[in-house]
Amino acid sequence: MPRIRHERFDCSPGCTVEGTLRYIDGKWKGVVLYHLLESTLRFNEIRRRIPNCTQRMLTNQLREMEADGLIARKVYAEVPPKVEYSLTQRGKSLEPVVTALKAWGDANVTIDPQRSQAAA
Amino acid sequence: MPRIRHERFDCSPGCTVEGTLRYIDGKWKGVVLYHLLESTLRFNEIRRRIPNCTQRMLTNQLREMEADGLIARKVYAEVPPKVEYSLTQRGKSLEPVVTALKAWGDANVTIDPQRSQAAA
DNA sequence: CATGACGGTATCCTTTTCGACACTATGTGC
DNA sequence: GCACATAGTGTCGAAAAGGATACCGTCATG
Repeated sequence: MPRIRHERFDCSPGCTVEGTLRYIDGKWKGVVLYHLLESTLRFNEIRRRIPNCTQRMLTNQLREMEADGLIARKVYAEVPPKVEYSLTQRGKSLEPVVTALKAWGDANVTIDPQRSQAAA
Repeated sequence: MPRIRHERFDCSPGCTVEGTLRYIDGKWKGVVLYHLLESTLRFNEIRRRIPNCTQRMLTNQLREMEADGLIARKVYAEVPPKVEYSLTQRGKSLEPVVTALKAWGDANVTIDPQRSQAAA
């Protein structure tokens, strides 16, 4: 069971920073959010965009985000199953946050392929 | 030992979102960052601002952030020990991110004191 | 008949996180 | 002599996160 994160926002008063963090934290949520900001996607479309994320993890993250009201899950009762994920209004409202994260990352985070390979 | 987080940024190409997340993730980093944006603080000053964070955790988080080049640690060789923490340039550059996180949180995160108490 | 795509579950196991608690050194005040 | 404040460190253990792998049903294709 995914277990809802953010059970305790008991940081100092006024600290909604942590609260927000709890929503977008979780190994792959940032990326998922980022991709869904661009377009609605099917399960395996997301999967292909994040090759290092296992199926189980992706399901978990999506479920948590759904529970948090960030994304909407639409199931088509077709015979090759079809499920589409999209952002809710609430999810879309995270855009400035994701944008800020990406902007800082682009400027400050060095993605070193060598190191990534070495670590793997 | 704190163990450096962000060892693998191996998400999909262009995803520096996750990369940034790895820097500000970690239970109390958001709050610490937030408080240090306001002013330089001593160890116990931070501690008093985040009562729910244990001493050990705070030390760990501060150490990680220092290793990440986000904060500077200045030790005064006085006899009641005195250590001041402040943001580096890199740390300060996170301000838009923290601001975005806080803005979204203020609008979307309900800090329910009842629930916090109950959980505690 | 076997294989693959689809969108998942279930189970197992390892790693990481984090909280509790005790302990350190030094100097000051009582 | 004792407690207190400062800024930590060390150890322990529970819980959570996350990775690996196998499995499900259905339909189409080869």
